[in-house]
Amino acid sequence: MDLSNNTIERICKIFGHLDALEKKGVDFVSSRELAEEIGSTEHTIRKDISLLGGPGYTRKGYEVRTFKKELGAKFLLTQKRNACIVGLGRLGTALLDYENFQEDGFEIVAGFDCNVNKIERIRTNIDVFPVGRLAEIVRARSIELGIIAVPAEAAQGVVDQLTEAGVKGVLNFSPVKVNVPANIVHLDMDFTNALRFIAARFIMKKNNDQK
Amino acid sequence: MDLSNNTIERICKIFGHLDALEKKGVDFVSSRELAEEIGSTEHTIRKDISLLGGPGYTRKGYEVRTFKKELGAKFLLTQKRNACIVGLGRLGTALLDYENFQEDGFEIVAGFDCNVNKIERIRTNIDVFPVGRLAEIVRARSIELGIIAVPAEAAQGVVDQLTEAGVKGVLNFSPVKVNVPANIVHLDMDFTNALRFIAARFIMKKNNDQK
DNA sequence: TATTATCTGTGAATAAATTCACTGAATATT
DNA sequence: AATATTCAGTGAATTTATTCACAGATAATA
Repeated sequence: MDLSNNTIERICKIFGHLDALEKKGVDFVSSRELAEEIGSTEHTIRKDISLLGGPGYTRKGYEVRTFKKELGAKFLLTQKRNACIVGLGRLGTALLDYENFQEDGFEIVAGFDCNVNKIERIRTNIDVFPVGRLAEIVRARSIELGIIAVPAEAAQGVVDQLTEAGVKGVLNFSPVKVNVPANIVHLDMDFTNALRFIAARFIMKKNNDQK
Repeated sequence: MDLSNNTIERICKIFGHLDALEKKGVDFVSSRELAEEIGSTEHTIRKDISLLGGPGYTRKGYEVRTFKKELGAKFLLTQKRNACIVGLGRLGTALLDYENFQEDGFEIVAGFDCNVNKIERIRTNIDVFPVGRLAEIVRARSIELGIIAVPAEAAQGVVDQLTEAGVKGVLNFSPVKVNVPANIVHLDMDFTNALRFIAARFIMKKNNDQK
């Protein structure tokens, strides 16, 4: 099985939506409804699902609970995963307390910062440590995911430490490109770039509309 | 000119990298170097640039300053744009003070929250208002971009108010899909989904490696 | 000054992603 | 019970995106 990134991304969105539907008590959902909800087409959704051997029912669609369970099992999305946050500035501390992670199966089990004074001041239920203890804690607490919220100039060093310590994935909030070993999955969330994308997109749109 | 989202995204990354190079005092950059930096291939980069009529020099590459200027002009990326943040919880207040926006041409000129008491407590240099004054302030301050950091259940309402008030783009940090009119550009930044993507990606990778 | 190396620009080729079109099946309707 | 409708599943067609391959050009080198 060799799914493209696009497909994986859609599957993740579908999973999230199934979760919401389950909580609402909805039993079935069609490819058309899913498509609309995640911003795609019914054809694409059905193709994606067919790659996984999804169990759809004629004239009803997919059974929300079993489908979600199946996706969860296939990608181990239901298994709880430990994550840590490195860099406890404004963004880092906000992420520490981001409630959604918890309820979606990701548990922040540690925070790190290089500033020892800051560590003592932080008020949160999550354990915080000096960055010097990163490798030790990552191993001790089976941390699989590293979330990077340090300033640009420190990002690469943190990534190196995290991957060295054995995390499997990195979510990078710092506004620089980081190098990770090929076997580590990483994703950049660059806010500035997101705003630029939006701005560029609507400039293009305006240009096209004028024609 | 009709650029794909992929191309626009790469162009934005290139713009950011050109900015960094300019600050470092680098004069020329090749498609290969750009590709490496933004995680793409030199062919793709050259194709992207050729769509814009980029001015490359044999054996030297692209002249950093003029290329950046040209991209900026084409997408109005150098023009300062006003943005606002709606929802001043942990994430929202962190974004209020996110220094990178400022230096990259996006200015946060207002923050909004529905909790009046909270508004009075927030310590920041940026003006904060009750959400009831959103439309008024968006118009008065020529706000083009709305950044959404409210809880899931409030997101759609905020989007409606923002688009009604005339913003051109929306950056959505809330973990739900929002509906925007077709002429408005929007981008979702769902943290949970990002972590899921990473997790799913490395599960797939492991499966493939085992085979 | 001749030669070599390196880089852009772009049409063509390839690969990948999406959409179409139709089959089969189950529910709903008359 | 017959018919119409709606939905999944999937190979084929189409569209889109990426990669290749090479011509053209300029700088560096000998």
